[in-house]
Formats: sequence, structure tokens, C-alpha cells
Amino acid sequence: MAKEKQFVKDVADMEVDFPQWYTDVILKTELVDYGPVKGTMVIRPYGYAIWENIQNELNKRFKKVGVKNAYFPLLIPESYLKKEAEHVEGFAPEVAVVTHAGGNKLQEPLVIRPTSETIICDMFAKWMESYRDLPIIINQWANVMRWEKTTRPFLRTSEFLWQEGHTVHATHEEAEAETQLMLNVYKEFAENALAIPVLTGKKTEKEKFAGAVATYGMEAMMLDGKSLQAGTSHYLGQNFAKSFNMKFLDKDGELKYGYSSSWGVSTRLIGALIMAHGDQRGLVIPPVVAPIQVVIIPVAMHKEGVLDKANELKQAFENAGIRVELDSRDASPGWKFNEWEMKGVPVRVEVGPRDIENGKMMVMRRDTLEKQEYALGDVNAILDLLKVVQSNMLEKSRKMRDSRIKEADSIEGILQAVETKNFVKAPWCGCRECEDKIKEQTQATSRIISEDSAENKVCAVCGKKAEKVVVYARAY
RNA sequence: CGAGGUGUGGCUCAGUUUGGUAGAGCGCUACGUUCGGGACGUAGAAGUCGCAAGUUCGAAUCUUGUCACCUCGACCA
Repeated sequence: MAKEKQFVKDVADMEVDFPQWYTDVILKTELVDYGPVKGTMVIRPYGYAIWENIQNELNKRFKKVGVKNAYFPLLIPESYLKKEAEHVEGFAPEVAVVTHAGGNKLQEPLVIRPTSETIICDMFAKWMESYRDLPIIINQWANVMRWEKTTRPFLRTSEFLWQEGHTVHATHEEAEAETQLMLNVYKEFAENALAIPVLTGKKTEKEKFAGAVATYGMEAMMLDGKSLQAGTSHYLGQNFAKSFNMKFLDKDGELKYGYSSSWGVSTRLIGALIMAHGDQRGLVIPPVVAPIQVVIIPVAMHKEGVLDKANELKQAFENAGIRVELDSRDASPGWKFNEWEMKGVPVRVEVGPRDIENGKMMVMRRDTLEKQEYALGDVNAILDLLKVVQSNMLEKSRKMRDSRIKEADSIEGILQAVETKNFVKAPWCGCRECEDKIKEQTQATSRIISEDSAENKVCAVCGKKAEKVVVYARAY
């Protein structure tokens, strides 16, 4: 039996069981290779194309809300990191440091950015003089490095790609609103581009970003019942403004510190994509971010006219703006079917002599594996189908997620729901003590975010001091 | 950093207990027959068995050391 066939069979035999499944699928589908340095990955063209699509989709949304892209240096003077006390404490254990350059020892070591708040705030301080200069809303697409102890491709690597947005505003209200706005941008993006529904909320004191006043996060439910943090948005208050002397002259003629925020998502989103949609045959990638949206497989290629027709189709799809690939390699169609299914291409089109004779094409959608005949060359039908696949994936994902949200009003209830791999909504006072207690009892494999608002009042009826709803999740 | 495990052609592994010519499947190359759900035949290329030292007539196999990687924990996007 061919190795690939064996692989697919093995996967089919198992319940969705990360992480071995996850690693196998990633390597097999040519998303990444391991890099020579532990914890680093070489993102291969197919994997990188997903990232490019994520970038495009996010950039579109950024543009709508006035975010501009820029770039800041990789190396940061060590002293910058030390300017914000909590920040340095949070990141010091995991930074890589450059001590030598040009053959000599450097006077001041340079850290490879674990995040860029410090260097960007330093520049912001120079850019802001008047309230007229505010707000400054900047994003950068970059790589960062955090020397993590254990790593897994896309989910936690030493080096990773991300976007980090940084803003500074004249008032507390504006900065906090920006934090919320971006969290909502992420949420909408996760649902409509990645087809992954997310829960958003405030993270606990213990888990907030080093140097932030408040950190908000979004959590996505993976197929194995575990939660993955898919993005964060921080309200930084005046913490960084004071450390980096970010002052401006306000309308009233007074010199004031700005209020800042930062927010980011990373290549981890690709990991989320794999774990939220994958099935026994491999990846399932939603059309919006799929590197290849439609693959055309000519059947009985050697017969006259088949390849010509396939090329014609490809051209028609391309003209309609579809990302399409024609697989004319010398291999059996069955082999190609499996290959592209494993790689998660949302729609497959088969064209053979019989189809051409009947004026039809056989179309299979990856999300449901259903086959259906369409009129040969019906581009609009394919465009519609791509939309249907996209929305169906979100729906499916939402049902799965919702079936894994439980409610509880006691520690025992929380523990039980978490053990059986669920999100738990429960009333919570929000204090550190309860957090520690919960963490300790769940062996610290849980993450807590809280939602205020409507549901809050419902829970308050339960009595006690409950003023928040806890969304309590098992961390990956 | 704690606890386990694994290092043998490109990949997945067998062989190690009991030392005796380096193996299999897949992949790869060439030619031919095939092609509507992972085709087949014939011929071929490819490995200082993670590294180092030791024991021995002889080491993938035994001993010691060392390095790398993987899994599970503590820390984190």
C-alpha cells in the first residue's frame, strides 16, 4: 500500500487526536519544514500563501478603520526594554540577545524583538507634539522571536510572523475604544475569513500582557475540544507613555501623556485553521484564505481534447478572479484527488472525455465531500459554490463550538466541564484568589476570559458578588 | 528545568535480547503498458547504522561518555 494511502487510512482510523495528527498533516501537506534551529520553521510556499491571504484580508479591514502599515527595526537596544518595569520582567526570560557584531563585543547588547512596543513608543514620542498629531495608528507586519521552552509548528515557535498594531491617543476613552474596535475587527475577520467563531473577553490580571492595563483576547474552539488563543488586544493606559516620555500639547495648552494600545495576531492563525477545520482526509481551508480555491483535474489526459478543455476552463476561472490550479502532472487522477483533498483545496473540478461529450463537469466540495455535476464552464456556479462552502464551514464550526459551551455555577461544575473539554460559562468574582484556585485544580491548563454586558446581569441574579461571566477554557 | 522515549538510504521502520557480508516497504531514475478514486512490469541509483572512546579476531548489536530530536509536565501568541 502506498505510504500516502496508509497515512490517510491511519488518520481515518483515529478519532481527531492532536497533536500527532496535527504534526503529520502539517508536514505531509507541505505547509512547513522544521528549521535547523530548534523551534523554528521554514514556511513552504503552500503554507506561506495562506499567510499572504490572511495578510490581504486583514489589510483590507485595517484600511477601513484607518490603520497604516509601517516597519520598525529587528534589533532593539536592551535599555529600551528596561524602561517599562513590568514589560521587562515579562519578556526578559525569553529574549534572544545579540552581544557581538563586526567581530567586536557591543557596548550595549541588542535584543531581537520579542514585540515592538518599546521601539515604536520611542518613535511615537518623537512624532507627537500637538493634539493635532493624534491619534497615531500604525501596524507592522514582522517576525519576532521568543525563546520558548517547548514549541509546536504554527502554535508556538521561537520565531513567528505576526502583525502588531500600535496606537497612541489623546484620551483614555479613545485609546480604550481603539482596543475594543480592533478586537471586533479580529472577531469579524476570524468568522468571515477563517470561518472560525470566537469568544472574546478580558483576560485575567495574571494573564494580561506585560505592561498593559488590560488585555483582551479571543478564544477559538478546536476540534479536539481545546481552546486556542487566536488574537489579543491590549489597553496600555499611560504605562508606556510615561516610560517613553510620550507627551503632547493639548488644546488647553497643557502638556499631557498620551494613552496607547497594541494588538496582534500571528501565524498561529494557520494552526487554528488546521485544527478547527481539518478532517480525516487532511486540511480543509476556507475559500477566502485558500491558496488554491479550485483545482482542475483532467481525467484520461492522454485522450484528445481533454487538456485543451481543461486549459480553457482554467482561463475562464482565472478571468473570474478565482485562484485556480490545473494539475496536469503525469499521475493517476485518483492520486491527485487524494493529494488535493489532503491539502484542503475547497473545490475540485474533474473534466474527462465523457464530461466534454455531455457538456458537464464533475465538481466536488471539500467541506462535505459531496459531488455534483454542473454545466461545463459554468463559472458563476463555481463562484456561488465557493461562497456556500465558506458559510457552511462557519456554520459547522459554530455548531461544534456551541455544543461545547457548558454552564456551571460551582467549582465542581467548572472542573467537570473543563475535563470533558468544553468552554464553561460561570459566574465569577474576578479575583486573583479564585483564579489561582481554579487553575490549581485544573492543573493550570485553563485560560479565563471574562465578558461583561447583558449576560452579566443574568448571572448576577444567581446572587453573590458575581459581576462577571467567566468563559473558562482549557488551554492548548 | 523534571519524567519518559527515539537516533539505521529521501520517508516510515525491521535487525540489537544471543556480536559474524547492511535489510524491507514507500519514494526516486530509465524504458514499456496504463490513466473516471492513490495502476503495473522490468532494470537501476542511493546508507562511514547520531558522534566519540573502549571491549573483541570481528560491533548497527556489548560498555562508557556525548550530542540531537520527540512526547508529557512547569512558562508563554
